[in-house]
Amino acid sequence: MFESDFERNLFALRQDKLRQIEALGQSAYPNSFAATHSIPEVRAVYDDATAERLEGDRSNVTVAGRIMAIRLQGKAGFAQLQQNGVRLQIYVRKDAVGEQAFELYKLLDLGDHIGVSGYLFRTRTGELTIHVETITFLTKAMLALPEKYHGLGDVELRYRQRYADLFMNGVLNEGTPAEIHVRDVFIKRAKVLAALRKFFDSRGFVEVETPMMQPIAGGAAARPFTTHHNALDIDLFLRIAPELYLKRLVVGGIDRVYEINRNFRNEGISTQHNPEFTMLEFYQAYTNYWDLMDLTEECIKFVAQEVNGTTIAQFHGKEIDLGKWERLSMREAIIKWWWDEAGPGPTVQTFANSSSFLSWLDSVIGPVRPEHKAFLFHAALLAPQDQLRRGGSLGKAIADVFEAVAEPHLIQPTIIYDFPLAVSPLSKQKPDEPEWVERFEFYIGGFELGNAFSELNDPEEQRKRFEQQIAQRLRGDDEAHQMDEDYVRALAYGLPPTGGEGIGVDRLTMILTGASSIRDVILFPLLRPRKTTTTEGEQSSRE
RNA sequence: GAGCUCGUAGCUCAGCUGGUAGAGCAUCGCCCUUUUAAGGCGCUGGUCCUGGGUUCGAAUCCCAGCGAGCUCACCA
Repeated sequence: MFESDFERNLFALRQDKLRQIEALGQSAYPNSFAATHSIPEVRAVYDDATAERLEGDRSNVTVAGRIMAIRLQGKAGFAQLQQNGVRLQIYVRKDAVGEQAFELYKLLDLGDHIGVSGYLFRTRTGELTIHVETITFLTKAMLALPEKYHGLGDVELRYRQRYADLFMNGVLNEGTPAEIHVRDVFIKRAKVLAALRKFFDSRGFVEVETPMMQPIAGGAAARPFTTHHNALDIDLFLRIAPELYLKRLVVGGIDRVYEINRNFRNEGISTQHNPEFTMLEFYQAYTNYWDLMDLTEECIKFVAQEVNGTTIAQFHGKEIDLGKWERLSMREAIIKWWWDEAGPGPTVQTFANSSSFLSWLDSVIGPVRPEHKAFLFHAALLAPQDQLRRGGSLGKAIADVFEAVAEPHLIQPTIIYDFPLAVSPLSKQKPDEPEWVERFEFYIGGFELGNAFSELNDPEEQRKRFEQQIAQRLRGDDEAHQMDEDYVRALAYGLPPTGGEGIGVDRLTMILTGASSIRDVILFPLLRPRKTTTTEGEQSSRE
C-alpha cells in the first residue's frame, strides 16, 4: 500500500490527527450525513445569484464534499469542496464557527471529506462561497493527493489507480491538458449505453444475457481464454462473441433481440484493443443487410445526438460528421482509395478470379524497389500476393488488400459491403455471386466499429462451413471456428431470414469522446500487474 | 511478438558534453480574518526503475532485465 517511508509516516501522522479530531467530539468515520443540496445542485441554482440577492435572502445550504484546495490564513480560511466533479468554495472564520470547529478546520487535509452548513455569499472577487457555520468531519484522506495544479499526469498511474485519476482529473482546471477529463469520458460512456438501450428498446428489441462461459467459443475468429469448472470438471471458454446464442434465441421466436456485454479475446493489446471489450450485438428477423445499413446509420446518429447533442465529433484533430455516411462495396473501396503513384489500380474485372487478381498484384509490386516511395505501401501487399501464389483463397487476399489500401482512409462514417465468402463463415451468400456474401462493416475514424450480415440459416451449408473451418484449424489456424453441433441443430428447426450486427461499444465511445486510446474509455484496462517488493507487514495486511 | 521513446522526492518536473542531486506542489513548524496555482519564514523528504559493465568517479556512457507509452503485427 505505501510507496515510501514518506507515505508510511504521513499515514501515522494522519492517524494522530484522527485521534485529535475525535477528541474534539467528532466521529472518525461517521456513518452518514444529511445534505440539503449536492454541490452541483448548489452551483446550478445559485451560480447566477447576485451578491445583493444572496445577502438579502440568506440562502442556507448543507453540503458534503472532498477538500481539493485549502488555504488557512490565521483565524480564517478558504477551502474548495468537490462533489461529482464540481467544486464549491467554503469560507471558515473562527468567530463564526467557534473555537472547537476552528480547531477541527486546522486539522483538515487535502483529500478529506467534510460536510458543512452555512449561508451563501460572494467574495470580493465574486466567487460563490458558503459562509460556514458548522463543520462535520466525514472521512480522512490518509495519503497525500497528487499535485494539485497539474493533477495526476503519469498515464500508467492514471490507469492503475483510476480512483485517484477520477477525483484529481475529474474537474478541468485551467492548465490541465485537454485530453484529461476522465470523469466526463465515463459519464459519456454511461450515456452511450443508455442511448443504445433506448434505441433498441423503442424498436421492440428484447435485451438478453447469454452465457459468457461457453463450452465452445464460437461466433468470431479469435483465440479464447480458457477456464475450468471444478464441480463439473470441465474446461470452459470465456466467450469471444454471443452470436451463436443470440441466433438460437431468434430460432426460439425472440424476433428482435440484443445483448450488451463483454467479449474476451486472447490477443494483443493496443490503442484499439483490450482483451475484454464491450460489444453490442443485435438480431432482427425478416431483415437483411441492406435494412441493417439503414438501422446502423440511424442508431449512430441517435446515440451521437443523445450523448453530445450533435452528430459532429472531433477525433484526432479531424471533424467527423456522424450524420453523413458513405457506402462502398469492398471492391469499390479498393478502386477508390488505390494510391495512383503506386501503379495502375485494379478494375472491376481484376477481382473476378485468382489469376486476374494475382497478375494485377504482380504487375504493381514487380517493379518496386526499397528506394521507391511506394515501397511501404507495396510491402503491405506482399502477404496477399504470397498467399495467392501458394494457391490461397482469392477472398482472403482481396480482404487483405482492402485493409491495406482503403481502411486507413475511412475516417468519415463509411459502410463497406459485400465481403468475400472465404472470410465470412456465418454470412449468407449473395444470390448472384456465390463467392461473395451479404455482409458489411462500418468504419469511423480509420478503424472498424461494427460488423453485420444477413445470417446464414441453411443448416447444411452451415455444417459445411464449420467443416471447412475445422480443416483450417487442422492446418494450424487456431482462430478458426469449432464445430457447434447444437447450433446446427437449432438452425435445423428454422432460423427465419435474419440480419445481425455487432458494434464495438468501447470504440464508439472513443469516437464520441475523442479518446485516442481504448484504455481511456475503459475504467480499469488490463495492464501487467506491477511487481512490488513488499515488506512482511504489508504482505500480511493484504491477505 | 518486433521497433522507437520514456522511467530522478508522494505528485509535476529540471539536472548540458560523466565530478557524487535540485525546484514547485504536498508534508511538518511558525505568521496571516475575503483567499483562489494565496503569500511570507523555516524544516523535512531520494537504493536517480533493477542488475551488471566502462571509469579515479555514473542519475548522466554501454549491456541485460522490469514496467509503461507510441507505432507495427493479430483482431473488433
